[in-house]
Amino acid sequence: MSITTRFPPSPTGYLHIGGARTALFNWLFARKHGGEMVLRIEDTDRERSTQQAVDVILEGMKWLGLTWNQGPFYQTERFDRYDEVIRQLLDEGKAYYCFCSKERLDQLRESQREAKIKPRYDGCCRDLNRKPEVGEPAVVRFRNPADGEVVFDDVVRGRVVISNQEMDDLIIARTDGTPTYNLTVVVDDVDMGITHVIRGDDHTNNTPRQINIFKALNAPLPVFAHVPMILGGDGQRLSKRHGAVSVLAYRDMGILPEALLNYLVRLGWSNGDQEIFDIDEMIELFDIENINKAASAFDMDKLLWLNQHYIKLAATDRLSTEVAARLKKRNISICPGPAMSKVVDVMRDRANTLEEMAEKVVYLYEDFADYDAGAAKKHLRPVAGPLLQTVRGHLEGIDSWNQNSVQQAVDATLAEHDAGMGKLAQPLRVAVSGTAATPSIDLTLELVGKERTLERIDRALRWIDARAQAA
RNA sequence: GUCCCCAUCGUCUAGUUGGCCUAGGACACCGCCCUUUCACGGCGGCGACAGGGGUUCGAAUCCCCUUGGGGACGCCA
Repeated sequence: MSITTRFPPSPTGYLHIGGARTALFNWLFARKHGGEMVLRIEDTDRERSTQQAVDVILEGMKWLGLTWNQGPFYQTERFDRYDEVIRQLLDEGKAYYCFCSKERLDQLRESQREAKIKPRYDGCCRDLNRKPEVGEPAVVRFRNPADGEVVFDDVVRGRVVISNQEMDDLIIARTDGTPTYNLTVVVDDVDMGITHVIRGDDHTNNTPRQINIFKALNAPLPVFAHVPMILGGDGQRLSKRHGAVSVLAYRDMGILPEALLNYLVRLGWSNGDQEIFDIDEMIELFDIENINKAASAFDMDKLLWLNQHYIKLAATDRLSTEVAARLKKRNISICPGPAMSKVVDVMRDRANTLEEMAEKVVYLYEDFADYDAGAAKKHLRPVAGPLLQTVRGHLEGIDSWNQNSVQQAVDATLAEHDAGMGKLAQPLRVAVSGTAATPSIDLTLELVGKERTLERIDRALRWIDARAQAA
């Protein structure tokens, strides 16, 4: 049997981290078995669905490389089909019109809650057996079996048994005639030949009622796999206050897609002690059989670690393009300045994200406004003046400016002053970069360039003087 | 509140048919080494079977209870 999975986002917001993981699981599973993944936009809630959200979700999927084989299908384009099914259910007595007002329903819920029982529809119109008059508002409810139980074997949770008495008659068509979620998913999963439904844990409770609809439609059941939720670092449901939840926000902060994917696949799933998975390994090793049952917490630190790992592996060209784009976004011209390829190769194991890399590299292309206060205070002291003066002289005489010649100038200076590397490197570093943390000093100076280096040493010398005056 | 589910280091997890577990790995944290700074890398440390009962020669692994956490209960999906 060929396998078909699906990813059905509802376009009411961005593609969030949890959605991305279910998409990944569906994608991996389909890939592994040579099957297909359907992308379906569940936009039946016209009030909240927007085209903009659709665009953002597709953009996120594309960025992650989670391609789909069919779709995107829009549920709003399938209303005729849903109507057909609703009519059929009505004709067969498997659904009925309900005339209860929202007010009555609200009151009912409230009184049930007060009575400390589970809020559910009381079946008021279940046996009314009548059609709405012209213009009379009515919804359509699915006639859920009154007794018995629904049993299904969830691939991750095992056998799930729910009593029909726990379920009420859910609304499948609103007053305005539009269909609701629990009906549309079932109709679509049937029509689209979905064999495996891999989705968030929060849908477990919907599954039995959907199964009843499958049965009412005489349709075969797909295999269900409910994967646990992703929580915030505090164990609470993941939300904005935990930081970024949108996939594109991770892209913007300079996370590599392969790092996010690798991080996500390890949330709730593992292959022994293996931490690093490239896409092909994921496809080969992933299986829905051994997904955890417990929810897992999102850990930014581990994501950052993985991200650095992939930055270290990334092609120089790719990093160059990425970092250059980020500098451009800051209005920083890289034209007079060191070759980006050289810069990123020096920086690749010194940054956790692309954004951080861009930040740390600004001084190579643009003069910095102020010294880092602590660094300047510690290293730009009067004792450093003579060393800086001397090294400036040696540097000025260099014809061929590179790592080696710079190092020679530094060595010569140290010899003359009979001083250790630390005495010169740190002041020099602060002088040319404004900070106390950069790559090795020879490389740093090479990248900063001769002209800027000399200017900045002069600037530091003046700063030291001014400081001495003030004291 | 009602129903359902879950439970190994701070976090992600290994532990699949109970014994090889004085519970392993990774992130984070701490220390040491490397080192001109920052990183990288190497080495080491801290650190968990939620609690209580059973079953068994033997339980992290099976059962029950308690506790804690999550989810569902919409004319949202």
